[in-house]
Amino acid sequence: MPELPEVETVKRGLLPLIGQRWRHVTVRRADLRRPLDASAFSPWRDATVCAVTRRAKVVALELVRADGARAYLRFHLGMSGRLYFTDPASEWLPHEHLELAFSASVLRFRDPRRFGWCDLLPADDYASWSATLAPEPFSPELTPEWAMRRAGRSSIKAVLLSGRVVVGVGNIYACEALYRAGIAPQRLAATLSAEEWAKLIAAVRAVLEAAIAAGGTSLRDYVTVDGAPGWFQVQLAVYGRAGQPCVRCGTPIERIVQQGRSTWWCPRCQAG
DNA sequence: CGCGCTGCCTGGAAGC
DNA sequence: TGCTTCCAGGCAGCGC
Repeated sequence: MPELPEVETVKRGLLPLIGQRWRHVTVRRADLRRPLDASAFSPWRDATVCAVTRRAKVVALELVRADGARAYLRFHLGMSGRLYFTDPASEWLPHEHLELAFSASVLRFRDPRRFGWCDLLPADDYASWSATLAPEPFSPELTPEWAMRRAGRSSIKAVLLSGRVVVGVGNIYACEALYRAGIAPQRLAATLSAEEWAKLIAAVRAVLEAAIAAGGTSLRDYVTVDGAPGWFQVQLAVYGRAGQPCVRCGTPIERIVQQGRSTWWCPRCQAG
């Protein structure tokens, strides 16, 4: 279930593609979360990968063509998507939907639940899409002032998940960040003070930083592009820990449902 | 427009 | 043990 740290880890694993040329795409299954349109790829054959980037939970290869035109090959891993290098001759595994051949590497996309997608966008369209999104967690644009302007009328948990204040925060890190900041998930976002927002923004950054440093969270099926598991799970303080004692105060962690999603929290440490 | 609910999809776990 | 049901997740689309 990739969130930002997992996608960031995948991004770093794809850096060896820089300098390689994209040669070929093989589609085994096109009905992903968004239908895969391989015909959009063909004008970009032999383009060179000049950068690997990430925006929110999307990882992208920046391609530059001989005529100078640029495009972005975007991947969204959904919740079960994986991207890894493989041998050119290796047999197709179940749920492998896509293969991209580069001059020195072969990349495959596997996604049992097919919540992920892949497309190729001209650089202008990529920039327009990126401009519609809220700031990245580590962006200096993410300030308490910005957050208070964008808070809206929902609970703070819903606002974190919605992406209207900051992108890339999914259910796991929303729960963990609220715990670390000592803020109750049911609080209306509009009632948070500048100080509380500052604390929450710092908490979001801290949990994401720790998760990236650990190579991403692994709940069940997340692995890096090299196939190594990312075991950050042991460090989660509240997520999935209903009934277990809070690591700080011993109060049993509670599970509630907000917007149809589970929230885990400590009613004592997050009394605010 | 903003907000919340629903459906997409599959495999693993829990319940009967 | 074998069947059914539920749940996880991001996000688009819909209705209020």
